[in-house]
Amino acid sequence: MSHSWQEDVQAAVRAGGRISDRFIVDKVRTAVLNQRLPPGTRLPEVALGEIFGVSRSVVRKALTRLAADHVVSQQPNQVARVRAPSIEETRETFAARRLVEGEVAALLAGRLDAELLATIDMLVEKEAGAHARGDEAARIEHSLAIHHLLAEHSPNRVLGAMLTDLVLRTSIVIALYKRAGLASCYLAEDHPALLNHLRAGDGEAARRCIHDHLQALEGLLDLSTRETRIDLMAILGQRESATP
Amino acid sequence: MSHSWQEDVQAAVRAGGRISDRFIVDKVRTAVLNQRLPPGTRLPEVALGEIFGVSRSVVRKALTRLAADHVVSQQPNQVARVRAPSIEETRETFAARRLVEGEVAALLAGRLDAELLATIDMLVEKEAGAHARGDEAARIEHSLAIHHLLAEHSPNRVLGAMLTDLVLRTSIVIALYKRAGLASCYLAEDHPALLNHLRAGDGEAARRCIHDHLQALEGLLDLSTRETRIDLMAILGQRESATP
DNA sequence: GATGTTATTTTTGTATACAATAATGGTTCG
DNA sequence: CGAACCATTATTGTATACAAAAATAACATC
Repeated sequence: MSHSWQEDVQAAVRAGGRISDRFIVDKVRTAVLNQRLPPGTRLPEVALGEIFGVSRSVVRKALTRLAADHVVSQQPNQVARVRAPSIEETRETFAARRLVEGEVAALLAGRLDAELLATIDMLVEKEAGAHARGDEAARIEHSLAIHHLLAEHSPNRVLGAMLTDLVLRTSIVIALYKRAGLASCYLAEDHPALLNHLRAGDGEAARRCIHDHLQALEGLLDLSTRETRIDLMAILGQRESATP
Repeated sequence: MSHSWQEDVQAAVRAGGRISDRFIVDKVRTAVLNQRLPPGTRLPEVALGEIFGVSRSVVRKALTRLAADHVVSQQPNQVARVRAPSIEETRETFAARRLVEGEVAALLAGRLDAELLATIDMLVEKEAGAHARGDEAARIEHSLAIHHLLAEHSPNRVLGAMLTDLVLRTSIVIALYKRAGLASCYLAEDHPALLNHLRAGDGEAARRCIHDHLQALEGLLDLSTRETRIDLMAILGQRESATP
């Protein structure tokens, strides 16, 4: 297993930046998002502490926060692990995000100032550009930035905070359950259309747009056979029939 | 300042129950709900540790959890305090709960098994009885139990967890902003009506019922003059004009 | 060879010690 | 009398030590 992320971190530590729990949370979160830390990965406190050059106290705080963000699972007397959301939870997370982000978009329609509108416009273009040149990492970053902006500027900040959480969780499961052959989860027309509705001030259209966008995104995932694949029966059957 | 809740806790400790962070979280949460710990109350780690007979480590974990539940506020290098949600946040919390609980109720309609339906029925009756005999504490407990049951049995568990959080937060602000003269926030017809819609399987009616119920509940609060009351200008002006 | 048991190691839970920071109070100077 | 400054205290941040629990490995037994 390559441990490139560990090298990254150690380089950052050597560079002199003060390490705090927030730093660790960020690093682990992005590593999970990029699937450099696959689900189930053990995250022992001492190991993380040595990597980041801090003691267990701050690692523990970071892990607690990551657990609150649903990125890792923490059970008493057991090592923390990268969470592996089930397909059921994935569907439920998408449904929750449809509800919340739809409402946020509806509230936001017609209320955006020109500056924010321009920023989103820029991000939409950047996303399209990144997709055009095949830079999937950049495309995801820009797409995330768009939805993050919506969450941050939600007139209802309680809903905004919930949306921030849901965007992260859906991003993780998208990385997890992306259909094998699929190069990208880019839906070309959705973000520009949303922007138009927001600009025009049509809240219900914006809500519908978000709803359909997320529905389409969920449709791009492979949520059919995961449970069967993990099912022991299938593995047992395979062992007897295949492997010459 | 009376410290009756401290005595309660110390009695529980002497009784022999093992103290853990969960215990502290529960105690502080209910104390905040009952307004025995008013907003802004300082919660120093050592003091809590001595009260519960544990060290700062476990107190810290409890405080972190309470902060994640939006019960206390934790800022770096500063003592944790009981949170005082603003009227703006109160409105936003209610709006969020209307959205989420409405959806949960709609999802739940027609899907409840007979046992759960009977339990809710019993709670509705108990709530009415408690109100009739003027036992407000019991009435709140039963009312909370109803909404808690909805959250726990939400077909979408992600939404269910969000609802649990929102029910707690609205309960806190209800205690905080309850109109002075008001003895109770009981709306006699709402819970029975909801139960009927759930039993009949009419999701949209259940959603509307929840929506109106929460709207009415918010209407019972005094969300008008808080900010003006705390406003220094008013106090300054009063000092010059009044006080003979 | 499989299985159940015990020893060892790993890992977390808790308490405590020290350092760093914020809050407090007193003192001096204008 | 008030304001700025400094010393003191209170409180949190971090590291470490030891205890408890879980995971792992070794081993004996059948």
